Amino acid sequence: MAAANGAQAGLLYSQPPGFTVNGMLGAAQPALHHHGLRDAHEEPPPGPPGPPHHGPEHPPPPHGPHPGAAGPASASAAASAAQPGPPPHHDPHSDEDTPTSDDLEQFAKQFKQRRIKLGFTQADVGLALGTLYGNVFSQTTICRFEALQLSFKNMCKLKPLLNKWLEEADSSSGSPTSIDKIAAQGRKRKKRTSIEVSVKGALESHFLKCPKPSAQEITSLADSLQLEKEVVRVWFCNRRQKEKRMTPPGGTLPGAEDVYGASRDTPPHHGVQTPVQ
DNA sequence: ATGCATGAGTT
DNA sequence: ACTCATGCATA
Repeated sequence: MAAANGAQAGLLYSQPPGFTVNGMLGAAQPALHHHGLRDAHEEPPPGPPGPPHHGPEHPPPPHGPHPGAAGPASASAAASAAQPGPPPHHDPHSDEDTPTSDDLEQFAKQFKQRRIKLGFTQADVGLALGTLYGNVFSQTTICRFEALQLSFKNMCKLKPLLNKWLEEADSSSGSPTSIDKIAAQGRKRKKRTSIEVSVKGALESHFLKCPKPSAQEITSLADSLQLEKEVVRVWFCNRRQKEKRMTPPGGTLPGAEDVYGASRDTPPHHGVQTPVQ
């Protein structure tokens, strides 16, 4: 993987507040993400054009491509976009409505910056949320939030919590956040099976053809690939979830756009690679 | 940072 | 059996 990040890998658990992560100096942070959000569900913050309609299928997160840049320096800038209208009422103070994809993107970016500036690791934050509000989260989740790798709905759910943490974090006058960690559960987890690249390729192909194979197809597929049926089933589930994330995986580099014919199975995916930490 | 896995809640 | 939110274990 990227050799550049030794930041959290390996040294996971509790890094002393004060470590320096990368060479990110307060100078620049130009990263622009562009994303083509996939599809969300639920009650997406109706974009400008789509008032509260809903049919069987929903137009996802209406997010538009997205803004150019946010001043990285501004610490507390509330992203205020025009709320189309669904929220029938609400006071002008604080954001209690469903954010837009752009809002989330902006918030995530800002959150990450502040977090790093304050010298906290993703794991620290996850723990703090637990000791602070009762919901503990893992490094993984915080990481995914920052990278917008969660579903739209999930992002919306976590944002308030992280936002609160942010407020506390910088203004906290030494809160003795006592760490109460619930003992581990004695649950035996299956060892992570590693799928070979060639096999993954095969799965990918099948996924493109049929993202939702029937039980039988899975069985035969598993058989031909010499994998447990369960492993294959789970692989497809995880694969589908990925399609639903806000930031599509894979990075299409600038300039290298699809010049192939217009006929392809996967049209709207583009993603811009995230600059990672 | 991500891949595979678990579990609760739906459909 | 699927989706969704999460996370252990790993690369």
